[in-house]
Amino acid sequence: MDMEAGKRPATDPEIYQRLWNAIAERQISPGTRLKEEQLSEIFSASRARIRQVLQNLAHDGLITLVPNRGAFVSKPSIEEARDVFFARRTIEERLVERLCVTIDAAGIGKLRDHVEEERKAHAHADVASAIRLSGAFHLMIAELAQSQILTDLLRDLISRTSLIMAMYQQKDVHNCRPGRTQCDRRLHRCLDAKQALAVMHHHLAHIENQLDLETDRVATHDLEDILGF
Amino acid sequence: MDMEAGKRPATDPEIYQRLWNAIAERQISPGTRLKEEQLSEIFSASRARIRQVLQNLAHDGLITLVPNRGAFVSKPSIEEARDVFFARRTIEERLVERLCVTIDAAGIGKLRDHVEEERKAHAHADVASAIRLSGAFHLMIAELAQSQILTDLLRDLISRTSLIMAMYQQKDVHNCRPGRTQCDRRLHRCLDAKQALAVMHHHLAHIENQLDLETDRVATHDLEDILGF
DNA sequence: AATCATCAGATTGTCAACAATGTTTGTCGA
DNA sequence: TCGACAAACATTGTTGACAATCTGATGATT
Repeated sequence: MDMEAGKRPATDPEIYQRLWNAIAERQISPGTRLKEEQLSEIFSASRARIRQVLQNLAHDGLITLVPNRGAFVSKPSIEEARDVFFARRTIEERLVERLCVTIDAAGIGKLRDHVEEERKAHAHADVASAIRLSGAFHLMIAELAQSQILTDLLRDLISRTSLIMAMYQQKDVHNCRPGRTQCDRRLHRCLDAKQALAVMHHHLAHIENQLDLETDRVATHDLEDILGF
Repeated sequence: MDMEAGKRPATDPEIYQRLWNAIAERQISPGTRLKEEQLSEIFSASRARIRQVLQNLAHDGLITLVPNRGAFVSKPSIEEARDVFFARRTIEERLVERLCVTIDAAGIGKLRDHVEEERKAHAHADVASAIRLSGAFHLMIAELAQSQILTDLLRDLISRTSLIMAMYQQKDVHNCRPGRTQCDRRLHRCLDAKQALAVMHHHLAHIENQLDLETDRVATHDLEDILGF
């Protein structure tokens, strides 16, 4: 099969999403270099479009652009990691606070369904799904809290968190592994503002405390395998 | 003078900053269309680079990119406006909270100097400077609070605030006009966390309440005059 | 053997021409 | 006069080629 270059055009948002997922779900290790031409071939897109997508990813902090050198999956430092969690606490606590006041039955239903889905992923040891769903849960809270801006900001922070965990995680496979404890508690007590807030605070602090601030594991895999169609 | 096209190359960050300032300082009205070729001539840069800069500005929410139509200075809706203030309260209250704990003499000195500068601008009725300095003050708080991420986020939010005020402002020329009251109080009581937090909350709420949620004034001026060298 | 200059290869940065799309203007017919 | 259609124009989107830059290797020199 030598005609692999002309598989499908692949739109810009697709490319972005694909890379975003691959990084956030830790299929690409921090530090990995992303060559424009390489991606250009994988997605059958011109370098210019790849370049634009990389620009966006860089703005989200997922990759780092070094002038004349290229794009690398970001390797957040300890300080940056702590900063990400600080920002997440800031944003998510406020969101939970607001959500507790405004949430309705439909919203609670959605959260419940999601927790159920997450539980299933854990049961099947579906790590990739579990990671994605865990982030999605936090994001859902943001969306239900009706702040487009904070939702967007949080989306980036969650993906960065994923990166951070890829670098500094000690043992847990998943930032919400005790899903039925943390997530459920947060959910069930969602009608009492103060408690929900405290739970969210504790939840994020818990994740942060699990981190191992030492190793710099680097393991580059073949991008074609990960991103290819 | 027909050789106006070859004035100077103008680097990417310069272009970005120039446009950012022009929009944030309200020299360009919301809704104004920014044509690539037009900017390309003004800055003596190729369209490709202009395009990249526009991409970044769009990511910051300062301009809106409509596919196949071009870039327009954003016209935030009432809902978006409220959301911006919600996000600012979220971020800035937390920053002030932290700053109160960590600030040192040098930091206080910086803030004091800045307030003084701001006072001068007001005294000279230097509106452009006043707007810029007011934003810079809030930003300085963020920087002193040592959170790179929240600082970056706040920078965008402040510029968007400027846009919002350009659209919905009733009377005041400036979001911190009673500079010697609000800003100073916030500064002087900076050693007591609870109070400073309350002051910041009140300050932002005050700005938000000054808005006029009705008119959609559109006044497009000549970009060449505003941006030209 | 170690250090530094130089050169080839690879990769990113820039550009200008071309294609696709959207907008306006002008024309025709009712 | 008004509306619909069509052509001309203006603007954005895309591409491939070329220039600038960095990396790593080679080899000369001390």
